[in-house]
Parts: sequence; C-alpha cells; structure tokens
Amino acid sequence: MSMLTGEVNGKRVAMVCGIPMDVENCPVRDVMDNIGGKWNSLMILSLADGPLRFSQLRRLIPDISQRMLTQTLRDLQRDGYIHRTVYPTQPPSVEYALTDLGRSLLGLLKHFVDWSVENHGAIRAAREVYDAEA
Amino acid sequence: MSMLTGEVNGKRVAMVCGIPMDVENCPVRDVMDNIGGKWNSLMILSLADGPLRFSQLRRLIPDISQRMLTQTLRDLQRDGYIHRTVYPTQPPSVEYALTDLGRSLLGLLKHFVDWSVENHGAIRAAREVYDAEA
DNA sequence: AAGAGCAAGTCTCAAAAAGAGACCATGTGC
DNA sequence: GCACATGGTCTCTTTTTGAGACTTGCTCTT
Repeated sequence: MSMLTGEVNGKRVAMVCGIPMDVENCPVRDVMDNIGGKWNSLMILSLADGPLRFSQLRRLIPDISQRMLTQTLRDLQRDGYIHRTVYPTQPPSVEYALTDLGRSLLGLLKHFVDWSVENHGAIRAAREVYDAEA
Repeated sequence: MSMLTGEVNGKRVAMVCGIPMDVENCPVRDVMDNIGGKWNSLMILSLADGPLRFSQLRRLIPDISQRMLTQTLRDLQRDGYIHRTVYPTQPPSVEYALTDLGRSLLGLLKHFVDWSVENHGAIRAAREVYDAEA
C-alpha cells in the first residue's frame, strides 16, 4: 500500500496502491459508490442463501422503505450483482438472485461480517471513551 | 452463510451467519453505518502510509468539503479507527493517524481495493447492458 | 507597513438523498 | 363484499450532504 502523487490526463492526483484516487478515474470509488450505500451490502448478504422475492426481502429487512428497496435492487441489478426474474404467475412474482459477480462480492462481505463481529466490542468501547471525554 | 429467523429479546428477526440482522442488535450494521459512509473508508486508505494533517488530507481528496472532512475524521476517531494529535506549534498543527484497529480494518479494505480493480470491467460492462436495454 | 496566505476548523444556506406512507391494478380466500 | 397479497410508483417531509464565506493568530512577501 504505497501512496504518492501521480499524473493522470495531465492532472496531479493522489495514488493509493498504484490506483488513481481521482474522482473520475478511481475504480475503487466507482465500485464503492454502489455497494457502499446504506442498504446495498445488506441486500447482498440477505440473498446469500438463495433467491428471494420483493416482499420476502421487505419482511427480512423491516426497516427499509419500499422506495429504497426498489431503488437498491435496481442499483445492484444495474451493476450486475443480482438478477431479476419475473414469473408470469397470478399475481406475477419477481425473484431476485445473486449473479456470479454478486457471489464473488459476497465472499468479501463475509470477511467483513466476521471482522465486524470480532471488533464490535473494541469499537463500542472506543465510542464510550470518546463520548465520555467530549 | 446460513439465514433463518431467530428470536432476540422476544422479537423475531432475520439471522445471517448466526448474527441478528435486527436494527438495534446487529454488529455488522453498527460497524457498517460508520465505515460504509461515503468518505470514511477512503479516509482510512489515505492514512495507510502514515499520519497526515488536516490540510494534507484536504489536498489529497480534493472533492471533499471541509465540513465533511471534519465530520468524517470525528466519526472515525469516535469509533477508534484513527487518533488525533494536536502539536502546539505556531500555528498548531493536527495530525491524524491510524490506530491498531484502523490498520486492522485497512487489511480488509486492501482486499476490497484489489477486488474492485479486478471486477471493475465486469461491473462497467453490466452497467452498459442495463442502460442499453432500459 | 499593507496585503496575502496558511493553519484547522465552524457557520449558514442550498441541493440532494432517504424515509413515511398513500395509491395502483389484479387476483385470491373467507 | 371485505381484507389481504403481489410488486411496485408517487408525493411529501425530514435528514444528509455540499458549497462556500468567515474566524484567529501568525508568517511571508512586497
């Protein structure tokens, strides 16, 4: 992980790991802008065990609004993490499933889940110290 | 990664990996709420090589407002990822450095950076397909 | 000596994003 | 006939974020 200042399109920009952290040229930002959203990674985790329908997701994540559920699913579909299938039943049901890309990302997210559980205590402790002295 | 419905404090909640995905009781959400923010993980990556001062960070990430820079640093400090040191120089300078916890998270973020670079092409491709048919 | 610039922020106001909840068409069970 | 389910959209309000001026004290330039 080395950082230096590099040149992209004649502009000086910060480099992290040899990747331009520039606003337009940074793949990390481009990816993060989607999956870093409030609901996006939770959605991918929720689909880990298999496809779910719209209303199943809504029940699984009770504190998401329908509006944000729709939008999150669209965003994830657009970037290729999930696939949307409509079954012509009565009433029509819609199923959301992880793609290969989505499962690949899920592998990363699992590590993140483990890390969160391991370090949750330390974070809560740090928070209390900070709040006490402020 | 198994998901089922479990019981926490008498309430039925979704479980992912044996972790309650409930709003109040989920360590993953608690951690993610901070580092999932727009600037937070970028900030930790920026401090990877060593401590930086406020204005150095501002120059490194030109598209962050001072207001959000201050707030992001405070949030990260509160959760124990970074440490803030004031040097009584003239004018006083303030240095931000990763803590052990911050470096631990950095390890995860590096994997994320690698994944982003590897899969950026696939994501852009998926995006174009989606935009074309919509 | 006057003016500019930097340090690390705070403050205010405007714009964007998110949340709450009504509404839609269609069909089933009671 | 009534309530409920399906997968959403629409509008309204609240919360977040962004843009940019302002601060205090010191140094550097002219």
